[in-house]
Amino acid sequence: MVKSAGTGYKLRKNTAKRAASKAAIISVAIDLFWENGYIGTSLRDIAEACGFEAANLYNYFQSKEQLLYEAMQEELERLVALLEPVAADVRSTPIERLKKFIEIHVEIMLVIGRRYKMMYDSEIRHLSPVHKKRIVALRDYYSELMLTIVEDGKKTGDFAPDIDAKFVVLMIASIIMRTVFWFSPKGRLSPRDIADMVCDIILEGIRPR
Amino acid sequence: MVKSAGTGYKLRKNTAKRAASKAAIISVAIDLFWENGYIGTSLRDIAEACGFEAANLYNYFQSKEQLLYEAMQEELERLVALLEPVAADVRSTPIERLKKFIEIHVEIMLVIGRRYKMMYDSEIRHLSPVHKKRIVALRDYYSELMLTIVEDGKKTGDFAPDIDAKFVVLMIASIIMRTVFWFSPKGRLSPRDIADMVCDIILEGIRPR
Amino acid sequence: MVKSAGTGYKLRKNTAKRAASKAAIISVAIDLFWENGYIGTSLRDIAEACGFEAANLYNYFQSKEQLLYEAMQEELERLVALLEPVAADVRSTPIERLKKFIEIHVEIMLVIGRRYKMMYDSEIRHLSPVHKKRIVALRDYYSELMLTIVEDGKKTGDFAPDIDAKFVVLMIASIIMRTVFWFSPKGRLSPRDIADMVCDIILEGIRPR
Amino acid sequence: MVKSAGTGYKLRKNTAKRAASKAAIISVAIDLFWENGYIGTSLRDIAEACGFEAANLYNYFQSKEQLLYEAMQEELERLVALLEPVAADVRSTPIERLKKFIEIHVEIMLVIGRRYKMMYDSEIRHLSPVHKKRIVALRDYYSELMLTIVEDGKKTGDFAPDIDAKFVVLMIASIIMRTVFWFSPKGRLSPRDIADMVCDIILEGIRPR
DNA sequence: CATGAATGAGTATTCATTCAT
DNA sequence: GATGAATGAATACTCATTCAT
Repeated sequence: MVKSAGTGYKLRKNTAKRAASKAAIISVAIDLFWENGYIGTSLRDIAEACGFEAANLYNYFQSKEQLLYEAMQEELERLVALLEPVAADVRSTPIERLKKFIEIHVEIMLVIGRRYKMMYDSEIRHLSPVHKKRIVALRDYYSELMLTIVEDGKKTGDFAPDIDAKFVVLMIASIIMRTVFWFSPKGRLSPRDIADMVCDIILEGIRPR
Repeated sequence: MVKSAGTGYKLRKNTAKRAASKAAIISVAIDLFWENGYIGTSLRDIAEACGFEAANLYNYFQSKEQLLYEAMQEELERLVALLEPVAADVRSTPIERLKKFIEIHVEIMLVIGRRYKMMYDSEIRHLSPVHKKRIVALRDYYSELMLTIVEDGKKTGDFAPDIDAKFVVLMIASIIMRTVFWFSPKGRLSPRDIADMVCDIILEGIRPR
Repeated sequence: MVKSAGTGYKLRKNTAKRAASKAAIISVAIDLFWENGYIGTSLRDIAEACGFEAANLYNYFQSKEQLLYEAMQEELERLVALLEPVAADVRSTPIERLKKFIEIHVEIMLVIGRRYKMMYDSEIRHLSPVHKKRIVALRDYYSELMLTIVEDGKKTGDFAPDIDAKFVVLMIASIIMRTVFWFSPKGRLSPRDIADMVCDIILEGIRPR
Repeated sequence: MVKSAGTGYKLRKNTAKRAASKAAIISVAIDLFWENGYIGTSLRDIAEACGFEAANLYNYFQSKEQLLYEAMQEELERLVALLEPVAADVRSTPIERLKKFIEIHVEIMLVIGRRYKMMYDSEIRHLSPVHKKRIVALRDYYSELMLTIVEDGKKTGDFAPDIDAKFVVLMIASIIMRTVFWFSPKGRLSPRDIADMVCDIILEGIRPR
């Protein structure tokens, strides 16, 4: 029985099939965590939704916490992967890039998955210190992506030179993250409407005067 | 033979002493709910922090849910009581009123209590339908207070006539509510700084162009 | 967020082994319910008598009530299965059949198991409405079996035509059911003696005059 | 503070008022014990039905068990007091006396109070050894009263000389005690009808042949 | 006589986890 | 890969009882 040095857990072959199974479980888990929270979701709930017994989860994840971690990790990485090119796109103006950035994030938040909410503050406490560090790092990286844009904008003169870039990023992220709480697909506003309004008001609010 | 949970309890007289005890318990509970969430906080935790045994809590509250409800109720009422006069102050301009409103709310959020977070979305699901209704009503009332100001501003021409007042309210509330997650008393920004920056950016963002 | 009690559980396959385990638990439970009553018997008591921990009971039964129900169900069905052919045996006279019926029931009551007591009135209140209905139906069926015999006897002239058959059934059942409270295996009277005396007196009491 | 030697409990003056209060509590308790059983009835239930707080019960009874005991004691004494003269009435024939005895008991059982049920087997286990002894003694005395009649009847030739008098007493008592489970005041049979049928069948069943 | 506060032991039930199969 | 059985710790809640007021 081969054990990986650091953790004491069995190493598994990472076949494609196995990866697919894990992804399916993670997807189910995210939905349930979103709806009922980490503590409010039992492994039995997850297993039942997957169509097997709870014990079987341990064939894929070492613990519930590990499942949470991998779920967060995956989602955040996907988010960051989408936003990274926008932040790095030096051929567009900061205004265009910030618009795009907001658009994509709102879109992800409200359409592709309403699942990111938990990624952030509420459930992070349930992670082990090591995992917590990694997720916070990813989250910070997300902020830095947006920060890049805002600071670029200050340099180019698109945004007022005296604005607090970090705070602006927090503001925008706050607005976007909370959309999941009140957004309704059947409501008056589409994700696009929301993104547009955020851009309108914020870009106007931070442009040079 | 199932007894309906939490209903079979005598109501006790509301003496001053009793009210003080209840308030003390609620205060402790809010802190713990804030830190560990509703489910993450056991009645034993609360009781221990109060210096007595868990069973004694039932001399004051019919159930854990009732405790959550009363805590939310009390805090939200206090918040609304502070903001109501600002919204109603017709002698000041909407700009002044919105500034004041934001200032007070940020202040409450970050100084007086960092406790309002839970009032909002995350823990509401644990309330009984009846209690949920009441808390949501209070929360909506808070939004309406801010909405009054924004709409007044549109009439007076202080704010752009084409802005979506409801959305602006959501934006501002989102920003304020999330401050509790990242604010640090020892940090670079004071609550006042935060309030000022929010006002600057938002008021600039929504003024007539 | 209240989860409906005892419903969210997977049904397990009914292997022979599993059935045996359940039967063993039920047997233990019946003994304890008999001795201390349903409420007076804790799941810990039952588990301890089974040699495992209380939590494990939930691998077999969704709730304590379900355990009570299955216990009652099983025992009553066994009883009815034994009495059914007697009631239906048209080749014997009603007198012979009633004698046989009483004999068998007394025998079951006092020898095979003293466990039927609880089946009847005292613990039925602890069943859920649905389960209660089913158990009462089974119990009523038992009464109907005896009723058949008594009414047959009125037709054949073995029993007085003016007797109240339903009441006679209640009388006989009452006598039999209460034997468990006073019967002692070491006592003066054997189950057979008891059955004989009941038959003597009742058959004499209801014969045509 | 005067303590009674044996028990360590305060002696109370037995004013008329106090006795009335105790009787009222006992009456309430009997009803609740009847409906929900001894364990199923909490002191809070009793206190609430009495209109005061649970703690106050301890001004009248040393414990819940004491309350159960006094309730049983009182009811059984009342029953016995009514039946004693019938058993002792040497001027009537045993047949008349047994009829009367059955009539009175059925009447008490079904009209005056349906409360005697608990006196018997089901709740006796909750008594302390000392109290249990006393209640069983009273209950046995009841049986002896009926026994007297039946044995008198054997001597006078009213009843068959070879019947088992003790068993007959048990039979009759069993029938009467179980009436409370199925009797309905609105039903087809009145208490008087029931008493008459029992007498008819049993007296016929035990008369000399 | 009455009560509110307090408690310790107890209740059914849930849950993450382990392990042999 | 999957599962049923088992567990130990935890949870909200109940209850009889005590005691100071």
